Amino acid sequence: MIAQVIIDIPAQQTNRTFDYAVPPELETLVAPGMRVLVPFGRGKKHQRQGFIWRLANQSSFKGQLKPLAEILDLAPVLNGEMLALAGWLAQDTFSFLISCLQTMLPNALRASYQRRFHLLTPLPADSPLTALLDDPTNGHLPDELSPLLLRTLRNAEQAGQLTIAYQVAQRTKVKHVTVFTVKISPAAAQAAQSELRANAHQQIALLNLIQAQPGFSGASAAWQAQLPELTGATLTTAVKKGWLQRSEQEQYRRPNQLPQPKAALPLTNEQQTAYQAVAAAMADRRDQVFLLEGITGSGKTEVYLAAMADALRQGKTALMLVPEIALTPQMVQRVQERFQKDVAVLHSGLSAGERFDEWRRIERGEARVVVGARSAAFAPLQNIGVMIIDEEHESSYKQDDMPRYHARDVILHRAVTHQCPVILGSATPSLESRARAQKKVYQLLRLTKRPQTAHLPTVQVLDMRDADKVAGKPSFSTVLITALQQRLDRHEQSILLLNRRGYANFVMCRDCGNVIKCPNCDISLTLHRDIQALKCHYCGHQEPIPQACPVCQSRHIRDFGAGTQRIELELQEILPTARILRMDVDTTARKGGHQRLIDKFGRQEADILLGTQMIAKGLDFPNVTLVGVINADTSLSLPDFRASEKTFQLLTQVSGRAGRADKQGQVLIQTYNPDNYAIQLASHQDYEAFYQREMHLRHAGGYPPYYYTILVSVNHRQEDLAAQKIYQLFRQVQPVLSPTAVLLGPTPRMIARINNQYYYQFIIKYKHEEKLFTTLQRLVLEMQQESGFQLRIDREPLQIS
DNA sequence: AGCACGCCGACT
DNA sequence: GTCGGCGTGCTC
Repeated sequence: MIAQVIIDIPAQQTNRTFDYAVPPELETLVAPGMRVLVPFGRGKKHQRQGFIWRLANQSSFKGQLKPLAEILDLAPVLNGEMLALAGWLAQDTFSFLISCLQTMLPNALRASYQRRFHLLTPLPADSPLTALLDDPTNGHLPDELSPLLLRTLRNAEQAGQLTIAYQVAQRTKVKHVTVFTVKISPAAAQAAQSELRANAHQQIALLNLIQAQPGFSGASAAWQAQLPELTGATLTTAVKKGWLQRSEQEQYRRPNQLPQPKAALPLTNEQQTAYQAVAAAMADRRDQVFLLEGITGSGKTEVYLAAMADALRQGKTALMLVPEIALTPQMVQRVQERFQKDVAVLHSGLSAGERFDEWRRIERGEARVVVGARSAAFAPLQNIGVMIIDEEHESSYKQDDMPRYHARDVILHRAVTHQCPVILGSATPSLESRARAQKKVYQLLRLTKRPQTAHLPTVQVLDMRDADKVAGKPSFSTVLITALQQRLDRHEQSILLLNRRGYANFVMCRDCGNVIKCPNCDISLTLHRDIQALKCHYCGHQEPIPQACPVCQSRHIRDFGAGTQRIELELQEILPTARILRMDVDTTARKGGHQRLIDKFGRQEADILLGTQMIAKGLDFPNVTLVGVINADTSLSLPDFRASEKTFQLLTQVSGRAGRADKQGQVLIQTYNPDNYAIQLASHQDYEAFYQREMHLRHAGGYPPYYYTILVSVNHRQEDLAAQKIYQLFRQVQPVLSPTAVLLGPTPRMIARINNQYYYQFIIKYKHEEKLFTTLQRLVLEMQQESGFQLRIDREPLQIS
């Protein structure tokens, strides 16, 4: 028997299996999806980790096969569905199998680790493990497992006698807690007590406790629970006097504190209609995709919860993706309230060990509901009844390095396998998804009413070209400052959004708001200080930086943008009494920093929350009655055909943050483009009108969703070789395309040189191309032979740069 | 990544 | 003449 193994070879582009002989004693143990150690390369000592991809009877390899060294798993870590999914993903994203397999697994299974077992029941006296292990109770396993031991362990695991656990050697630090244990007898305590001064109250109380409970032991908090007046210093004294013993004890990972259970809310008519459509698809085992479109506060979450509850009732499981989960603790809490310990949460804030624990709970079927960020799309759930992607338009669902997958595509693919419905939910769906609903590929479900009595906020667009501005502070209109002052007087809170997207990257006229655009692409040009020029990311057009505005001849034309820090200082000068909380990458870099700031603002320890896009998402503060947008324009001028869509989404989202409770909310949007349709329609929260308008422009410009896009890029240390290669690739792709396809480029990439690597690229825009995919896959394979080059193929790149 | 193979300069 | 420089290529 031979095993085809996928091996992880760093820094090398290799996408094939290597055949290994399976030693006879392992033949009954191996299965596809297991991790193995194999000897690889001439280095006899070092073994590499790999995955068994397939088992076969013979090899086509001509040379002498090496044997598998060791198998690392008693049962496959990836089941048949996951292996097939990895194969599809590698093809679909033009990436390597090994990177797909690895992104599916929690880090703990990639890093170095140690195996231990935990006994679930006392071992029977005749257990063969007694003979095979030095001590069958301590959980310790030898570094190398003999096939006999492996087999015995697996039998014991299947008999429910023990479980095998992997402990991550690195990264997960074992937490310790200081424990104080009584060391002296009650009699000795009494003797010690008589020697103390009468006013040593704490020590006397402590000795009383020791006499009353001689076996007492615990952390200082436990002692203090018994003796509220006790301080840490007294415990230290007690240790010094020999009454207590101080020791470090391992602290187990904090079990998730579950919120109080909450019953389902009654559904509104709209919600009921939406839910029933999904439930019907689930009952019929149809892999139907639903686009649930509903403004903030319209109750999409209740529909999700109802659908997930339905899946559980049928003995199935449910998977829900949310963007960057740290940003939406409210969502996690609502799912946990409903489904309690059935929920596993997967997000980036977990340590490798915690993440692995959650993954194991899912794999074993202990957790039947999964909530997680992008990578949770690979959660090893079985028998999935429904999958949900909340805020489906979010760009964080696309991974930016290999494999460049989009979680939405993974979910849609799994839906076919599991024959289950998918709900894509958003207040501002991506144009791609909304267009598919138009074409009846997805079924559109709309929630148009806010169930609670909450009023929509009043939205006002402020024209910054002729607005009164605070002297010396051109970022603030007096209208906005007056509104902020009002909130300070009324002890209400405000949120200020500083739109940093596209910061300082484009050139705009301060007088008329004109942004320099590419003559060919209708996309704003990007400023490159290094070469003193404006460049188009899309077609490569280049022009010098103008001295005066080409529209109004004003000389106040320059790069645009402002940092949060500077804005904070300016605002503090204007409103000296305001307590301002700044939220940006600097203040949230530390783990949990984001949540700390949110909690602080929620406790009303600040009046104004000033931040970038991250404040727009999923936060709900009842006391916030004003939302101000300092500069709505910046994201509008991104060198990207999605600029309007991004701006619309951001403004709609942030506007929804005002006045969600009983108080009337106000939104003020400062802009140099007050007539722009994205800003106007966002101020009316009119997604459908925006969709119609934007689709029109996309159609005229030949952009997605009317075309699919693929970016092909090549890099090499030598510029001429990279350029040569991109033309060579270009010539190979061109002839297989139909006349409806459009090729842009080749051009050097915007930042043509990174790390002494030169990048060249071209873009393919297409509708239906039979041969394109196989051609590109062939190119990926062929490029493996050519060293020095790196080929990158990105489907539907988020930004074209 | 390792490690070997391979084809050009300063040394016993 | 050889020791060794690290560029290039392979690893079942």
